[in-house]
Amino acid sequence: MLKRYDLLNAVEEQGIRLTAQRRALIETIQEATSHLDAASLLKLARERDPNINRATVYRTLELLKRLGMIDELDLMHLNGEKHYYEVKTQKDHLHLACFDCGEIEEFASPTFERLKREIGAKNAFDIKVIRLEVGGLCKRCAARKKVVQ
Amino acid sequence: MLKRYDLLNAVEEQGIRLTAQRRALIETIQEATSHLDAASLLKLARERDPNINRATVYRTLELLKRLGMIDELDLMHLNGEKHYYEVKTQKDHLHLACFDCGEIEEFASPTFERLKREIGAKNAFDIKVIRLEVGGLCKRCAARKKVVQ
DNA sequence: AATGTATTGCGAATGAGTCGCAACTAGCGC
DNA sequence: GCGCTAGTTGCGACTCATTCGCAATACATT
Repeated sequence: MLKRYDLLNAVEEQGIRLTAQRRALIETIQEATSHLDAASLLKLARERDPNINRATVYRTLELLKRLGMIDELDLMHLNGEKHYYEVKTQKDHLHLACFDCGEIEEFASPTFERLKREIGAKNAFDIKVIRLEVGGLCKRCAARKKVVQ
Repeated sequence: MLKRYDLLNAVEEQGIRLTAQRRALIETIQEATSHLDAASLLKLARERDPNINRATVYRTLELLKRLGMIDELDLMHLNGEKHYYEVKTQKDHLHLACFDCGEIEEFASPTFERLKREIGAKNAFDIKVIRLEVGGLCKRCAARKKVVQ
């Protein structure tokens, strides 16, 4: 897996007030093994500290986004309009979402890095966030479909 | 500008019922010079045919999306959570959204095409939709910020 | 022109995300 | 340890994009 930033430390270093709620939320995101949406994050974080409100979840996500510590994803709206969050990794990567089985694959590549450099160079664009999402059929589902037809 | 597909013909060829509403909506999308969200599309389409309902807009967008004739964009949620739509072009392209002035630049590049081929090859992923969005500062706004600081 | 079926309009419902405001608390200086 | 205060939280109501059920309508085929 790609190396993730250590959120709790990073937040502390920024001199940001660490409340019990923020701690629980940040730990939950950090340790999550899948992409969390706001509602799932709330549910999981409440196992650490039952005293967390929905609004605080959104405010904390907003904070971490602004600090560039997490990325916001749509994952091709496979399950409605909500957003998903993940701790930023040291290399940007793209997400492949399978329309059939719903699996999400991640993928980093030098070509992606090269494309980013190109955007910066050709358009003189100062990239803050980049989001590359792909929807389609994963290997297994594509193979299964071929057999069926 | 990148070459767009001819929606009206394409829809007709698919043997899809062409109602007055669909015609007005499709013509509006086709001739739009900027990225439209559902509400703007409704407003513009009503100038052609006042007899269009919001629900029909969403249903038509859904149809065109399913047929792979339009792409859905977030444009980095620069203006709330709504989606934007554009007629699919013959080459995929990415969108650069400026957080400061809100301008959207489009950008096609052989490196992007190469990345797509790589995804197909390395992951054996059958790409149906691809969406690359970048948020940051455009040339002008980046320059302006430097001066101010 | 009549028919059958896909499409539409309407208005209510959904669901993610936001907001205003009063109550609370982290972390500072004492 | 104690008090202070600015920043944070909980609450509940709100917004706004999008969806839905169902009766009425209209395309396109005969």
